[in-house]
Amino acid sequence: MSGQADISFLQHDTLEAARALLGKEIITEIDGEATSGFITEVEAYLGLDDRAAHTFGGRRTKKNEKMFNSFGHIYVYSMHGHNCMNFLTREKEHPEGVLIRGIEPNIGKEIMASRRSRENDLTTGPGKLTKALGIKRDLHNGMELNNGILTLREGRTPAVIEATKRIGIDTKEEAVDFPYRFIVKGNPHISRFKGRASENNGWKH
DNA sequence: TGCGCGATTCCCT
DNA sequence: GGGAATCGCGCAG
Repeated sequence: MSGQADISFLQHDTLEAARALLGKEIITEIDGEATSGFITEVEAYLGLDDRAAHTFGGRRTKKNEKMFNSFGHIYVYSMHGHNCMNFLTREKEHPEGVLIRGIEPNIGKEIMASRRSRENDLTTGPGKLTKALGIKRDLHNGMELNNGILTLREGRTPAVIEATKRIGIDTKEEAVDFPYRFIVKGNPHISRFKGRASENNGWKH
């Protein structure tokens, strides 16, 4: 096992941070059970000027309160009964972050399958992967990365990164077309995957 | 206090 | 590809 990743890259540009997160390994240790996966799909949300972001225009409520924190913290919100997880970037006055939308399971697949009550499609969506990893809003919203519960490690390197429109924000006017979703091209562990997996699932080596 | 919705998921056709 | 399930929370009243 290698050590924790240096997460200072989250302090700077959010779009760059989103790309840099692809391939990193997220590890949770919850109830004494370790689970992990390599990040395959993310979306950047650029705060005050991004109509699709929960913090657009400086909007601040009980729901998004934990977005107003510095880089390296996590923001977990719930919708439709599912939990979704963001890694915060930059400093408090820029409430921006990266939504984790897909991971490729690595450690503890049987635990993830048990939490998900299914054998396949364990982590191919933002609500699925939090459930597989054991992340819950009431327990983990506002936590810091690398504090013992949620750890980020250097993982794998994408061969090709593809940028697309974000998913599920069709009512957000001009923001609909912003290319702020990034995926490991050819990796099947992403939401709405179509076609055939690439050689080595799109990773180098 | 209540109504309506969403950065979703699942199952069906 | 479409529709139902589902629930915390924002906002109107």
